[in-house]
Amino acid sequence: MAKQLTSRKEDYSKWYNELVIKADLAEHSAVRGCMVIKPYGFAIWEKMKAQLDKRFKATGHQNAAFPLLIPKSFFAKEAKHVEGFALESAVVTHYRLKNQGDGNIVVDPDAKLEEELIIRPTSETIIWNTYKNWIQSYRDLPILINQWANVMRWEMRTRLFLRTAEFFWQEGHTAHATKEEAMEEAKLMQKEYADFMEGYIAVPVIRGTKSESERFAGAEETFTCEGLMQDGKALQMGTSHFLGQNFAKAFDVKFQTKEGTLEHVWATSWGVSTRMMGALVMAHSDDEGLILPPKLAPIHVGMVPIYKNEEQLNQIREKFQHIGAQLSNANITFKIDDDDAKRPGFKFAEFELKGIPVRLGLGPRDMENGTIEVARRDTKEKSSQPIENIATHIEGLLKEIQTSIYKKADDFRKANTTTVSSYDELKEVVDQGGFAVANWDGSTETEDKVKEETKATIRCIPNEGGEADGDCLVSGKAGKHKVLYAKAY
RNA sequence: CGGGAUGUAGCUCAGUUCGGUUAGAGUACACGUCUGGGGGGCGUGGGGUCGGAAGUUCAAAUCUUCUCAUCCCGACCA
Repeated sequence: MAKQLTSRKEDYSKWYNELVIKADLAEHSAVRGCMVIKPYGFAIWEKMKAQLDKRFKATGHQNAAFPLLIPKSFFAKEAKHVEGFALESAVVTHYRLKNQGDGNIVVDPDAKLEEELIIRPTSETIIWNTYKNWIQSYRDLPILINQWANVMRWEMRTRLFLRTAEFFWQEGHTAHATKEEAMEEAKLMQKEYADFMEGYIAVPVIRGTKSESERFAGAEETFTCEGLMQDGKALQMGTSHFLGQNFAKAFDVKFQTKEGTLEHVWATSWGVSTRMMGALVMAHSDDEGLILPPKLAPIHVGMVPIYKNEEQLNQIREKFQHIGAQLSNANITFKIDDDDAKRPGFKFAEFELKGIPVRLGLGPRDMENGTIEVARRDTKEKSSQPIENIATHIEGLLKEIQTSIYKKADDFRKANTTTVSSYDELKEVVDQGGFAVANWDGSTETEDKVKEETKATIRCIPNEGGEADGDCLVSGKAGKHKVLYAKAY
C-alpha cells in the first residue's frame, strides 16, 4: 500500500503535510494559499466551534456578523494597525467584468471603485466604525460581541491550517466603560481559551503576555496561549488583546458617564482560528496517523467485522448495531465499516490514520467466546473484553484516553521546558527545540539580538513565574521579567 | 518578495539530457473469482494530451518565452 506516511523523525514538516491530506482533513485549492477543508476536518472544527461558542455565550457574549469588505480609509485611522496589516492585504478595486467578445473575460476598466475595499484581515476597524453609532451613554456598555468569520491575510508562505491566506476564526470585539473592566475581559477570554485548549484539544498551554514587539498591531497588551508541538517548536494558539482606547480614539467612540463627562471607550478583541487544527495534529499524532482527543473526535468508535461469509457478517453486524445503540445512549458516536471490498487489516489502518480513539474488532472467535477486541488508538493497546456492558467499558476508556493524551503532551512540555543560566545554554535549548526560561532585561534590542542569533523569539512573559530573579542572560543588565524563548511557527 | 526544486492517470513516479509511430509503470478504481483476526492473490477492463498560454519546427511531454500552483531555505508573519 502506498499510504505509508513519512515519519516524524525523517521529516516532520513533510509528515505534517501528508497527514493533513491523507487523513482527509483538508487539501489545497486552486487558489494560492487557500485550502479546502474536507468534511472530516470540518467536523472536528465544528466540534471546536460548538464548545467555544458555548463558552462565549456563557460569559455573556452574543454573535453578530459584520461585512467581509472594509473601506481602505478605515485602516489609515489607527497607525500601528495599518502598519501591521498593510503588507498582507487583498484589495478589491473593481466591481464588474466584461466579455471582450472573443471569449475572454476582463476586468471592466470603467468599473473602478471610487474607494478600494480591503478583504478583512481582521475586523476591528469596521466594527469600531459601527460601534460609534451604538454607543452614546454608559448605559450602552459593555458591548460583548463575537463573530464567526473568514478573514484573508496574503501570507508569503502558507501551510495547511497553520498559515493560510484565507482562514476561519472567531473574533470577539468588546467595548467597556473602564480600563479595569476591559482588562478583566481580555484576561477572562485568555482563560476561556486556555481551558478549552487543555480540556478539549488536550494541549497544555502557557498563559502569558506578549512582549511589545510581538504584540497585536494596535493593542496595548496581548495575552497569549502558547502550545509546544512535538518537534519542539512553539505555536501561538490564541490571543486576547487589551486595546486600550486606541480604536475608540481612532474612530471617535465616546460615551457619557454617569457623572456627565465624555470619555473614550475601552476595548478588547480576541480570536482563535483554524490554526488550532494544526496544533491538534502536531501535538498528538504519530507516524501511523492522527490521534484525536475523544472530546473532538467526530467518530469515537470504529467497528470492524471479521467474517468468512455473509451469514457471519449479518450476525456480527447485528451485534455491532446492538452495541451502537448502547453507545448512542451515552452520546458516543460510532461507525460500522462493513464494506466488503476492503479487508480488516485495511480498515484497521484506515481508522488509525483518521485518529478514531477506539476500535472494536468482532469475529467468529469472539462471537463464540462472548468477547470483543478493543483497541485504543493513542497507545495501540489491544485487549479482549466481555461483550456484555461493552458500552460502559468504552465510556470509561474514552475518558481515560482524553486524560492520557493530555498527560503525554504535558509531560512532553515539561521535559522540554528548561530554565537556563547562560546565553549559551539558551541557544542550545532553543536549537534542539523546546522552551528556554530565562531572565530578560525587557528591551527590544535584546529580543532582536536573540532572534537574529538563534531564530528564537520571546513567546511570552508567563502569568505564573514571570518575575525576574536575576540579570538578563544576554545583555547582563538587570532582569525585568522571566520569559519563555522558543522557535515558533 | 529573493534563492532552489517540482508540476505527466485519483495518488506515487518513469519518460525530457540528444524533439520522431497509438505516452508508460505501480497503486487506486470497476467487474469476476478465490479470500478474510493488521494495509490480500489471480484475471479482465475503464481512465491521462503531459499545470496553463504563446512561440520555434514537417513534427513538442521533450526546445524557447511568459504565466499559475506546490514544496524547501531566507525575509515577513496579528
